[in-house]
Amino acid sequence: MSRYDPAAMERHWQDAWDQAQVFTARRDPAKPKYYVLEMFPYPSGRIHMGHVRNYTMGDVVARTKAAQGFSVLHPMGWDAFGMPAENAAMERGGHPKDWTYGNIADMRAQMKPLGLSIDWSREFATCDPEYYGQQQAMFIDMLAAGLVYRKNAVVNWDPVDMTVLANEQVIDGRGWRSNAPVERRELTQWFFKISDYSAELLAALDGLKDWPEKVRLMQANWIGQSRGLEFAFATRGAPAGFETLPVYTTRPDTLMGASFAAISPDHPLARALEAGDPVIAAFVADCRRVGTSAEALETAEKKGMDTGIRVVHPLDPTWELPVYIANFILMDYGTGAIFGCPAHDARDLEFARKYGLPVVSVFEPETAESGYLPVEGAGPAYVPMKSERVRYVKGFAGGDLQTGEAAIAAAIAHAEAQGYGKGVTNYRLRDWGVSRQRYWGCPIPVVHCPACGVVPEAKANLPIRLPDDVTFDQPGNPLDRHPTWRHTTCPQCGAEARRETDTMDTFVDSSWYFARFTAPHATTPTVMEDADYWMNVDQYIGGIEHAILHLLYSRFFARAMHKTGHLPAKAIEPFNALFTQGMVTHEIYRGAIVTSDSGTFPDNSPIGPQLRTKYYLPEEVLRFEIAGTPHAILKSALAARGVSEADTSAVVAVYQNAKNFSSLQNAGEESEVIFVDSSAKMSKSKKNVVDPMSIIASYGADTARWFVLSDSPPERDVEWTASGAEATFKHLNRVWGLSVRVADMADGAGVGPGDDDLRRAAARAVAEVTAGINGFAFNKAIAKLYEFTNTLARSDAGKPAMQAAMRVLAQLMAPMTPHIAEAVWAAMGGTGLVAQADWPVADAALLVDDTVILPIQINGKRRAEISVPKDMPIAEVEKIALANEDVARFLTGQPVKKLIVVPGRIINVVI
RNA sequence: GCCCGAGUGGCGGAACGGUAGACGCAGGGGACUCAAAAUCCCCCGCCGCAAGGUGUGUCGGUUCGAGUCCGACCUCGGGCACCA
Repeated sequence: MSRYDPAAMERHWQDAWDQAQVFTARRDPAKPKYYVLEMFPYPSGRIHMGHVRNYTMGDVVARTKAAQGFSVLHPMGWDAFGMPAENAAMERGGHPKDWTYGNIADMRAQMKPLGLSIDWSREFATCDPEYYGQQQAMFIDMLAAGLVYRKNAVVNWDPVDMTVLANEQVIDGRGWRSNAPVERRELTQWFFKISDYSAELLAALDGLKDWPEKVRLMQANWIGQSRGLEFAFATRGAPAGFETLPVYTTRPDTLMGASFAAISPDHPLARALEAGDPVIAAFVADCRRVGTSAEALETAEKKGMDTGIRVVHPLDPTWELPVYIANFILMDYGTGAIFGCPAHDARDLEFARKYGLPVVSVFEPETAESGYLPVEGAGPAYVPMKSERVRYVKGFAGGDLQTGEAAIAAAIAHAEAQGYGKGVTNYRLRDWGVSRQRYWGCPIPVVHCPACGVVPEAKANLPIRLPDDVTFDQPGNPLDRHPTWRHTTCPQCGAEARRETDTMDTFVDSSWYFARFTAPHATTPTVMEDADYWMNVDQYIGGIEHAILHLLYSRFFARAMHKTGHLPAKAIEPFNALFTQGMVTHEIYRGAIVTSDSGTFPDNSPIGPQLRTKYYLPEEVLRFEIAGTPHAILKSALAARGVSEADTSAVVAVYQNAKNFSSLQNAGEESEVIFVDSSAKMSKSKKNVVDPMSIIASYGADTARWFVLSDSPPERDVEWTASGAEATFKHLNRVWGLSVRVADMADGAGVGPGDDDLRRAAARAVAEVTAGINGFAFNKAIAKLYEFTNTLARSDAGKPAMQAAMRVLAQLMAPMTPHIAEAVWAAMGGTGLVAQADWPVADAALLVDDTVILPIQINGKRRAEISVPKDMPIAEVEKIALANEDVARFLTGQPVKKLIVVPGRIINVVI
């Protein structure tokens, strides 16, 4: 083989790895273990460049760790339940199961050519009954442990499709598929008690040192701890049972600024009032009609209704506040009731203005901090505080007016001392609703028995399998209308009973798959021995889009699995290190029609962004560089975009009837200018998708792998460019050509003049590439590989030294480009497979140079440099530095005030 | 609104407080070739013939020395958001 032929080469070495079973994970007590995991894919049917980047990064880690002597687990599976399969069945017919398994087969076939070091014997899909049956078993255990419960919850209900919709599926208050107005409906749903772990999930974030700070922050914000005061108002004129009204506030220091109380439309008191008052009933119904989506809430106007009930201020029995029902109060945070302090809360202010309520500042205006709402803007409603109230604000801390944290803490202390309230820690995190009225998910393994109530399935009956004979020709849950499936018997009393027809949220499936990989075919959810050996995941890699939900649910699940005996204690934080990789982007090409005489569109509107709506595929675009004076049309096109003429990358091509602008000489001639419209995540609608399969077909997997690692730091987005891929391919060709050249060298004299230099370069490359990989700086590791290759290409070392250096190159390249690395390794006389070779270790002695070059600065500006032996005493160095003629020239006889020598680094002369 | 993060050549990006721009792309020049492709060699922040000056979003500070540390600001990106 003399030409670089990736297709043949890659197939050959993949077969060799398979035969040697190199990637089979084995529990080996003699070795330390290393578990590398990339977030498993949804089987959409096609792999994309994002997958390539994600799995290549994991593969680099897995292959490096294996070479470094670890027993590596690097598995792959499929997050296979979910709506797209059902949507496909509804749109195109067929069965979700066939669609899913067909896609899995397709994607597996696309992934294999990438040469990933995956142990495919551990593969599973979450829609395998062997998997979801074990999930059902854990559900039953969690139910027994009190981690699962049922409650009524308000959901988005699509009345046409007859299903619950996620907030993201509600667009402008309508169902995304049916376009029907969404209703807020109260349904009985299953919940995981993740809120039991709010404090722990928050506190444990501190221990996740190898997680990105950003992700930890996002999770902390999501959990949303707050410290505040809970107290109860005494009510006047409320129905029986509502003698007090508990409220929660994070701003107890503003209690003296209260001007109203408000309750949620879903508050028990509101419900009680609604029963006897049609006006209130109508108002509450109106509030509920608004969806629960973020958009709906954002645009909704603040509305309230005075209930006529009054509450007594806890610190002033003569002071009464009105109680409103208000649409902006959430039932499931705090107590579902608040006191309103318009002077120090934007929402309360808006509400107070609308309903003419007083605005009372509890801080003297001249000492108000910028963080508080300006009272001046509050309008005529500003009410000065009574002197006894000022005394309260000042009084709770010995007379000094306090603000911020100190004031809040003092107010809580005051309330506790006086006995009217207590400090409470609240969390934003709510319990995880998992019921879905869908077919393609894991059936919830419970039975509704008329006699016994809700009864968990007997484990012997698991898995509760999804029936195959279902139809998608009508809306609603196919499980619900299946003729027989839901008819069953009660596992407890044996009477006729109804099976639960809801399935679990697909996030449940992905909350424990990492644990299942440690014993993927076991007849229990996990096997303690295996979990104990392989857990935790040492390195988890995936997209930042899973920073909150998936990772938080997994952290909860690991705790629940420990509590129910399915994971060891050490696995409650399942991911030791997390890396969130960036996306793969590509330029977007958009076209504009240009006429040669006017520089305007045919309708005479100036060339501008408003008409550039058509997207072009990369292959439809001819890159056109601006050389010399741009044509007038091009000038105006550029000007219209606000782009400098010097920026040659702004316009890439002329499409259709002109090859370039200079051919556009005839008046009235039309052409189409194509602009680069920034770079964005690859998507079909933007026509900027590059298919990994076509890249592998033209360049091979090694090129695709190298490129996605090379151009940008892994956590940042990388832009796929044709020229970059081409350049990578050329580089790999160069490496292969070098290998052929070295193999062809005459055997004769074994020693060359460059032997020592090459050995040093190899040692340096080992140190630097290893550091790059260990530090997740693959782009830097690759830069060092380029440098080492350049050194090799220019070396005049003898054959044995060249071969040895090339073997080092092969080893260092192997994690990134494993196929060509094997070929070079074999050609250079390496033993066995490079995939099984030990990682090279740099000889420390070769890493230190005997002489060092020291730059000399004068007053911080670099003026000269000297070369000195590395161990030369500082006094010597100083002498040589001052004797240097360039230094003398700049000193011009002035006395040296100070001389700083940083050994091995730099010299600074201060004059 | 609240909370984070980032600003370095034409581009992607390097740089324990110590020679700013490694490495790659794009660009320029040359060799080889009948020619082209491929390959190889050299140049490549900006101003300047040069000496040199200048330069890491802006302004200020600390330091012998600042892209890096501190303060203020500007711009862009991300997350959360009727959470009381």
